[in-house]
Amino acid sequence: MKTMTIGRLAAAADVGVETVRYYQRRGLLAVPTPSAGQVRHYGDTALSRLRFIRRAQQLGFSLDEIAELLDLDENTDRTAARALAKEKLAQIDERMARMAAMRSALTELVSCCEHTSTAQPCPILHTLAHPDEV
Amino acid sequence: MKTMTIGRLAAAADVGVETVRYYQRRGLLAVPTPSAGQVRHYGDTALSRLRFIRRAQQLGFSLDEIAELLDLDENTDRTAARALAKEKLAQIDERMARMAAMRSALTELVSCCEHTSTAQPCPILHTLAHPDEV
DNA sequence: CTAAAGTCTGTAGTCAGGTACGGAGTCAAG
DNA sequence: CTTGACTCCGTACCTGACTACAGACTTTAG
Repeated sequence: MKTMTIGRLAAAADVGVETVRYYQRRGLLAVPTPSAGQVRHYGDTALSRLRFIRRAQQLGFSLDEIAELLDLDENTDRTAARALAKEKLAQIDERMARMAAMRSALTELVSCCEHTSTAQPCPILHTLAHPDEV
Repeated sequence: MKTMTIGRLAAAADVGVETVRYYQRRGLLAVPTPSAGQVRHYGDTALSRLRFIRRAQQLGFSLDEIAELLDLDENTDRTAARALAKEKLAQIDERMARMAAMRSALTELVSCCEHTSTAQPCPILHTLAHPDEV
């Protein structure tokens, strides 16, 4: 089996060395015992695990949640994995709804600002200062 | 003019006392000089300012951006305010797009997990572990 | 063989937006 | 006049995901 030092492992997974160590401290990645000397060597399992972590992050999972996912077994824990995914989906929907609300309020203010006379005070600043009048 | 101590000001704006002090440290809110004794008193201006801050936060502005907004004049700085609002709008759109991407990837995985035989490994965990095969 | 690059360990700092706390002073009600 | 609530001030702590750095050691390229 090809093994690599932490630097090559980090480069292969496109993360920093310090990030790998951080994941080890968080318990997401095992710290191998050095076979000879002081320098530790990592195999493909470590690389897969790192990549798993990055992909799960891209899907919006936190490192704590990823730790849970990593504890699951592909063959026996379908229900648990699906539950976590659905929970995350619900979170995403909630956040998107909040952002959509911001977006529409802001859009309204901008278009109002664009279509009113410059003689009046700026609707954006004015509404922030005195929202009750709207 | 009705004045209030920091506790009442905070309660009126529905924030914590420590939050008010924090905004003062950030330079978002003036620290009045106590007229007599040690205790500082705040007027309606401070309350308006606090409310402005909270509303701008709800629109997605950071405290640094809010500091900029607070420096603008309703009557003369329309263009600047509109520019900030548009920038924020662009940021929101970007974040929403990223969340939408997460959402669709997750939805896909969940529905895949729901519609495949339980004899196979969980698609969610499997894809996270070996994405190339998809 | 030497110098540069990489690794190890441990600790500390970063960002944002607060929150908590300790000790001293002050203010108002009973 | 005392007691309890409030204020002041400074500093430290919190979350999450890193990032930086110091100092000692090891490995590798030339």
